[in-house]
Amino acid sequence: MGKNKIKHELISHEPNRRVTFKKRKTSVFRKLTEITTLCGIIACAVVYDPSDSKMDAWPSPQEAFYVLENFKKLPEQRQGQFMMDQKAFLKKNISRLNGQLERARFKNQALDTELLLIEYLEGKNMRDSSRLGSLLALEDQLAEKISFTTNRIEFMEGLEPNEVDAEIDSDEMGDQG
Amino acid sequence: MGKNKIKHELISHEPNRRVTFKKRKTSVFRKLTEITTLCGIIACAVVYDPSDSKMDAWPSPQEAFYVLENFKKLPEQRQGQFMMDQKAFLKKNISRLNGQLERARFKNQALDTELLLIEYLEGKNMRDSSRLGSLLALEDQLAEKISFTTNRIEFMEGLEPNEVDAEIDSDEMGDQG
DNA sequence: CATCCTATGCTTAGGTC
DNA sequence: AGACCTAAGCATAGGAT
Repeated sequence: MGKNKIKHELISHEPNRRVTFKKRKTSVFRKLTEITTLCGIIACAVVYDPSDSKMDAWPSPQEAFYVLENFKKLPEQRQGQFMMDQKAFLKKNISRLNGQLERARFKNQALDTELLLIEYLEGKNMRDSSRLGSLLALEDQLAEKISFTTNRIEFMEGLEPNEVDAEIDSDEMGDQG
Repeated sequence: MGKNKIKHELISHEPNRRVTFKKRKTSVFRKLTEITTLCGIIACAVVYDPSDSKMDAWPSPQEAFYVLENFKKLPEQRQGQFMMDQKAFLKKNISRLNGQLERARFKNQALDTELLLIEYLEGKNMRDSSRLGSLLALEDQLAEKISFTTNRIEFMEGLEPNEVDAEIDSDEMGDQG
């Protein structure tokens, strides 16, 4: 995007990586400021750098927690509705993707795994955050397939669950890296 | 940004607001995908539309919670360090701003309130999320000054606590709306 | 490391189907 | 409503200081 295009993968040169992180974090936070103002919505974000245990949040750590806590306190029905919507959404996309032959296999695997996670959570009552610790094993499994860093792009190019909207729009994104 | 520039305020035309929300949410999520991949960091975000109680999260509701839960589980020392850093950061900026006469008054008020919030949390042990409910009153006070939606820009143009980095860089941002 | 600059190229408001 | 298009406006990788 700058003078040169960079690949969508972990920036190996650490000084550059740090600079890019700082710049992009600022931009993401600015985008959040814009979207909340323009659209009258509430949002929060947390970024965590495992390499030095540094965390940052928007609009502030306190407000980020507040937003998350609020969601957890949504009436059970709302959460259920959300879960149902998510499930229907995922299922719809799973069947849609099933028609896309070989290339869809990877996508389905990802969606199926997320569905599994959701069903697991439904059984365990996700409002009880202490139970989320039990997800560590599943999360680790997920991590191997999806990966949080370098390999995440492979997943995204296939399908980013929360960006299926966009994927439906273009059906060919992920070519920006 | 598109054909026409729009003001940094709530989009009054609701259909446009919905379209913009959908488009920008996708972009924010894509930016998070990029920054996590490029910089090898962990991040999560939640957006909540109060007008129809719709919530969306990245990378997924489950992972968003997971990231937040993980932060809450950081060793006490780390959290304390973070708090100390934040306090030092805020205090430093408060004193810096003190030198900026009249125009700084608004900024200081905002920072002081956030500092107060942080000290309150320190006293109450922020890891106990159930106590966060007690912050509602304080949050409401904050909301009147900072505002979560339309008026947030007024705060941001003065100073966004989590974007003081950026503000220090340019010392004159917020002119994009 | 922090700023500032700027060539590139990504984002997006509005329009059109 | 959603998929596409495009003119403008923004974001940002690298380089300079």
